[in-house]
Amino acid sequence: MNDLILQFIRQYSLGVTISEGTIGELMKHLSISKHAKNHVLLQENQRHDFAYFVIKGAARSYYLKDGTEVNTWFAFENDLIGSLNTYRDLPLRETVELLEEATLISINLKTVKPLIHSNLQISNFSGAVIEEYAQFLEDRIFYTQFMSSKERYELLLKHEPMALQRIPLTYIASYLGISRETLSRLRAK
Amino acid sequence: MNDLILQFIRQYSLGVTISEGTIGELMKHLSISKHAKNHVLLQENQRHDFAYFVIKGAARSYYLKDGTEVNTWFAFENDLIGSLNTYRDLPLRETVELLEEATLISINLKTVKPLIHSNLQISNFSGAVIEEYAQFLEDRIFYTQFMSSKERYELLLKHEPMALQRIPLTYIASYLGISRETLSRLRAK
DNA sequence: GTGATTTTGTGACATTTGTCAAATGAATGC
DNA sequence: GCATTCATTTGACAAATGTCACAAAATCAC
Repeated sequence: MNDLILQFIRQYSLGVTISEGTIGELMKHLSISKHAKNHVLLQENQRHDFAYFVIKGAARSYYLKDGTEVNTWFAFENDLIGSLNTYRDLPLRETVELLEEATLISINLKTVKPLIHSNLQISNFSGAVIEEYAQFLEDRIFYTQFMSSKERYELLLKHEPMALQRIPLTYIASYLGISRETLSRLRAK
Repeated sequence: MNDLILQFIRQYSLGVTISEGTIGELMKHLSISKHAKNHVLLQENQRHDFAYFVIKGAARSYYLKDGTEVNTWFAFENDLIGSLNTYRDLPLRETVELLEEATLISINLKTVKPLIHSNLQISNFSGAVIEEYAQFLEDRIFYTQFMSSKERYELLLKHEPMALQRIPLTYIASYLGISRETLSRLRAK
């Protein structure tokens, strides 16, 4: 159990020095939890204290646009689940829901945040996580503006083949920004 | 001149404590420069040492997709110009070009970066800047996935009316992800 | 296994948007 | 001021995508 937490910290502390003492300090704010399929982890328009790291399972994030869901991302093993708005203690724009039974590490941002401002190592660690997140967002924008929906589908196929096994095509179509039917026709080729 | 630099630091250090000493430290890595219209500030596929803060002027960023330019953002007064890739010392994906004669504060990321890892205040400051940038990216994704091109045009009209005075419609159309002609027809209504 | 429910695929048609070409309007140089 | 260049608008048509309806396939409950 502690092994999993250590693995998480190491994954996100690339290039940042974190002493044993700081790891012990961080661990006080992390814990492991299990949730059922379809569990709503984060709810639109609400404030939350936690971010999550996926040990096992899958999740999706979606907004509601005129009553229909628009999927914004999917998370699998070793991905972070969270929102900048949680980090900033603001209500969320999106809902995050588990697509499978999941084991997660939960991170209490509310109690961790004061440490960021007082502990250099944790400040650097936090900076590295946000940097990683910004890279994720930048890539996403790049793909969206740069590629056709067909190209984006093929990229998803290549980068995250398991996504297509584990996620209904309806969600993937909305993630790609096209209708279910158009995705179906793209796949037929 | 130092006033401008101080103004920049204050704008980006909201919620972060920065002592006089640290400001002095930071200032060693900032300077003010003037550039002519059409000057290429950052060049695709190259590494750069600097990020910029716009005192006066306008700039655009674009990728090349199959020979045609796809505009990704525009910067005006009090905006930051930079790339995560510069921060990470990687070659850029995009080209940044000045649309008007401009006065900029340049920030030497190469020499500032070591300070981030050793000075808590600068680490927090840097974290705040990246956090701001992540928010900018998240908003952009939200708008792109959530709104039609027409809605995005109206949002731009509302949020940055000056953009439409200062930027050719061809660039704006490509930024919105539609053809010049379609934008022209949207505007006709 | 069987029926019910959900998910995915296909056809027909309407709508939107892109593309190409030409016309109009605005800005610039001499 | 006039010609040249660049930016924007408009029209005609083609291509892509969405929508609606329904069929086929897969999944789930019992």
